[in-house]
Amino acid sequence: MLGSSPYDRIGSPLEAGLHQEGRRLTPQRRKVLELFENIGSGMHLSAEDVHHQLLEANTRVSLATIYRTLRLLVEMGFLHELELSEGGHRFELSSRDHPDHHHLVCVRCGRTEEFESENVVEAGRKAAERNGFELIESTLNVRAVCPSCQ
Amino acid sequence: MLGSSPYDRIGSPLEAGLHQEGRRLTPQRRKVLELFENIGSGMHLSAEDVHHQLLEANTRVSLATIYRTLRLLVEMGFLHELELSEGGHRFELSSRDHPDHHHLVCVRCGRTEEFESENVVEAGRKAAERNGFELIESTLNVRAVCPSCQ
DNA sequence: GTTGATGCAAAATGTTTGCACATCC
DNA sequence: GGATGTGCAAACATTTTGCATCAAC
Repeated sequence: MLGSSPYDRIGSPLEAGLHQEGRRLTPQRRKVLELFENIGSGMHLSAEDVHHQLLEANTRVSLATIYRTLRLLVEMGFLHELELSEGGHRFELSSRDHPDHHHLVCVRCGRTEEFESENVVEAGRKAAERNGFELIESTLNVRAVCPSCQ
Repeated sequence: MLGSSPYDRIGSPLEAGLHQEGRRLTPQRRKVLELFENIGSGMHLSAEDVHHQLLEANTRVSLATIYRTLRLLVEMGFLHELELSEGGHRFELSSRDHPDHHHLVCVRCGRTEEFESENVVEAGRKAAERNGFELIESTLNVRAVCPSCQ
């Protein structure tokens, strides 16, 4: 049995989105999304991380399902996929308050800071426009060395 | 035997760089770097791509050596490593004319356009400074849909 | 009850490594 | 001649998939 959630009776955006596409709301999918919601929007988790964190909360979801769910949640727009690390992609909650944010990553220890910049968003918008592309999103990855690793 | 090259007698930056670190100039290393030089600086190749392209030019270099060589050439600054694709990293020639350039990628067909932006570079520099990080490089990835895929 | 989802184990990728042999300097 | 590099095959890590069973609707 998987625990209850605030969405048990109120109908969540997740549930609505799933049903709209003929998909189903399962405890596993709810748990994965809840994990990201509880952990906050600045966290970057790999599939393995999600698996471990759920185990620590006494929720066993198979790794295969986690991969399937992460892909699904990205498609549905609930999560963002990041490609800034060695060894595996990472995922974060997409947040309306933080639409196009960027990452400053330490190449030694992996420490990551987030920031926003209207100039960067604007540069991406212009580049897309100039080439006739339809913009989806832009992310700036700044590779650097953090103070404690210098 | 691997074919001859323009560097056979004149001494290349590659050779100089290698010897400086007690490393050796091998035909394999020369061939990999030459491939990037001949193909031009806007091309993004995966390790597999490099392997295939060399085979087509009748040069057999093992995949293991290609991975080792790509890592080496990145460390030495001859190549740049990109993280914008599904399924494996890609590499491109680093060019002095094109220092910190950015990518506009079509999420459907993978078509990639490059561009530059002083504002973006500046935003990365500021973010690093604000957090006490030592900047290495910054890359903006703009995900979008190209005209023919719209 | 039907269809879609899960779990398991196996397969598929992409990348790294140990070791014997070859080669650069 | 000695240290470094290569090729091969095996090991690894991450992600995907086939299939029987389970559960949401």
